[in-house]
Amino acid sequence: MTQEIKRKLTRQSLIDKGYELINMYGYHAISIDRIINEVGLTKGAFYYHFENKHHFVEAIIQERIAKEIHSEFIEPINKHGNPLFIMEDLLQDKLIKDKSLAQSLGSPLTNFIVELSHEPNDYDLQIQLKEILDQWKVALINLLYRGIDEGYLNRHINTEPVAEFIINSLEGVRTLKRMANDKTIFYNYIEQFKNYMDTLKISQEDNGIKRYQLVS
Amino acid sequence: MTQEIKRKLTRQSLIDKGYELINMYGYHAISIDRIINEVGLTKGAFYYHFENKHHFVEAIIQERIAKEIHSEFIEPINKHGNPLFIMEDLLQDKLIKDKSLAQSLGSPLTNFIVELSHEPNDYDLQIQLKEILDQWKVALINLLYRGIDEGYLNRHINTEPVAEFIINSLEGVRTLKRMANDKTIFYNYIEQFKNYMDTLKISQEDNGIKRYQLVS
DNA sequence: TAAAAAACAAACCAATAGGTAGGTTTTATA
DNA sequence: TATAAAACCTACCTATTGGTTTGTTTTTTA
Repeated sequence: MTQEIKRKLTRQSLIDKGYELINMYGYHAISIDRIINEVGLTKGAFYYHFENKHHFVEAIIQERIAKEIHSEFIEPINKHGNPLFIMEDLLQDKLIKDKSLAQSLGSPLTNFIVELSHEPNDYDLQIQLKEILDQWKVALINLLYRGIDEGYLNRHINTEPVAEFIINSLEGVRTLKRMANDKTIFYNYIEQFKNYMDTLKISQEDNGIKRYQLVS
Repeated sequence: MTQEIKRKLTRQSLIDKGYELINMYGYHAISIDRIINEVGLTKGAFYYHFENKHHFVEAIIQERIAKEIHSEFIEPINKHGNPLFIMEDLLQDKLIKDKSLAQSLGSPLTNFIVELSHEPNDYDLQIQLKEILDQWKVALINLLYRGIDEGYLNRHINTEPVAEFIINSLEGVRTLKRMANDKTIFYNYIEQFKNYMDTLKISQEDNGIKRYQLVS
């Protein structure tokens, strides 16, 4: 096996196992010994690839968390169409259809934020986690603007607060899902999420087709 | 000083400092040595009051987290009136007016859930944290039912999903606030929260006073 | 094919972790 | 006021922590 491939393979196996364990049990709860044992490597290998534990988790954030948010929550909404349906489909996919084990582990993004965002030690990690959040927010804002342009959404909505509210509620429900075994909380969430999203729809006074009028 | 008071005082100082540090840095990141040093006690005192670290954090959950949720988010909504205004006032109090340091530390409840709810080791802690969440949810459901009875809210709303949605979004925004220094995210949240709560208002067809009719 | 660099393994290290044992001081009881 | 119990301190223990050093194997290069 060529050198470059071998290096990338071992490095990736460490990152994958580290991500899995740290997301499940937490950064301070997982030792390097634990990780290398489960992967079948030694300290020598680990510290050849990573300077220290801090740089290790930094790599996990960049190479797994950031990419997961992109592939799971940013790319799927980078398209045209009714934002209400696009978001609803996304939630159905990620919260209902997905049968993966990860469902009961909450949101990796929130998990890492809670454990790794206390200054001044983790200031750089905090910056990177915030950057991921910001990219997600921008993607949502763009989705909303397209929705306005294409006539699906009310043109008077404040896109940034709306985008933030979507992220807040979604990260919240994924985190609190850890307390419940059943998926009822996800179904309930989607139900209310749709109620909220309906407040963004284009109003009847705006679309110029139908008009409502108060009658006695 | 009487024996009983002395005991309770020491015990409380340990719990208070433990709560402060663990909420800030995390359960596994804070050692017992760190806690006893900051309160000026020794191992002997600590292990006289608590069997081990696990029972210690269990006491913190019961005697600080549970009580804080009660006094800050349950008791304030245990009253009559328009749920929309009651909730809005509460959020203003806790998110905007409150100048305490705790603002940048996220939600203690979520912090403890993320760090202490992975089975099978912490199963009992998970139960207790879920119990706190359930009590909060029940209080919200009761608030909503009163709102229906008193004519403020639509009688067709699903109270449990609504209560869950409120908790989800609130815990979410408090957690993600850790990434931002300014309070804009709180202002934006309250703005959108009100939009959502408006969907719960009594509909015009129900109140029997005003009626809207489609006209050409 | 030999040297050099890369990719690991093995053994080790100081510091810290949670926890224990036994003694000392403080308070309550008789 | 003597005794007992409660409240706390000191010193210590073992296991584990993140990290280092040195040696060995593998791959590349000249």
